[in-house]
Amino acid sequence: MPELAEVAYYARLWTPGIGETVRRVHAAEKPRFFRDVSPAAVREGLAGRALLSVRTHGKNLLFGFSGGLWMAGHLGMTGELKTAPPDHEPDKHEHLALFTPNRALVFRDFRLFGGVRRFEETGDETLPPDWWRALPPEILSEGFTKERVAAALRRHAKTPLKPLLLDQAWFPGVGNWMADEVLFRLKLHPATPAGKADPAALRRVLRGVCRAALRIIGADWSDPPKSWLFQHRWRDGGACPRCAAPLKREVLRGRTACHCPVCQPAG
DNA sequence: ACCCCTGTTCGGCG
DNA sequence: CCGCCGAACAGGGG
Repeated sequence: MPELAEVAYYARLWTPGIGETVRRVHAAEKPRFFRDVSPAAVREGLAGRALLSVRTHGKNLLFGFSGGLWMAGHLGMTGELKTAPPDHEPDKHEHLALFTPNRALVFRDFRLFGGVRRFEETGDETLPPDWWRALPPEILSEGFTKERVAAALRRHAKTPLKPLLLDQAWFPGVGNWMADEVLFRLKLHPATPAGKADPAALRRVLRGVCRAALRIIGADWSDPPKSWLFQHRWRDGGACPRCAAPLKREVLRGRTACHCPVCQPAG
């Protein structure tokens, strides 16, 4: 599920644990979940530390612990964060759980496309690791300028807009449904060459979709209005919320793309 | 049984 | 070397 707003929503679910000390850690022996990190190191590293911060950047998560220890994660396709009572028994898909006196902070992912990606001690509780600070500007940040959008469109002028919007190096946090929503609002076909898009308009619509998604989905997972393509794009037989034409669903670069053939004509 | 999938990475190819 | 693309990853749900 998780794109920008869903990741923000899940991150918020762990914030009640901020300030609480981890007394016990469940870290399953799942090499796919703990890729370049050993579950033993996570178990030993987190025990006795307090969770100090929860951050997101696009679809990335970063948890800060006392003593300047940082753990980064990604939710992949099916990852989720949740909290549970302190006596919680992790199920077989809950590969990581941090137990504080008050609750269990649980990271579940049945498909294992997500997991813990980095685990490192910098010794500085206030400053995230260098690699985190070097991530590209987020869409709602000051650094996400019209010039930057223009550079992306110029650099990949012949690439279809849809797959370009999914490029996390340029558009952190944009996933499949957000990309479809942006193109719908711009009235551009998903296969439109990126070079034909207007950078200012793209930036404005991207920021609008991100802001609204964070406000609506990121807050409490409520549904966006019916006027969004979001409400209609998931299944076959949906109708355009603007003109009622049957929506078209097709596969572009291996990903489902949904658009209105009337509002977003090809060519 | 079969097909689908809101993400990322990797290898092959031009 | 770069960009593009499909396949692979893994497993639950329709």
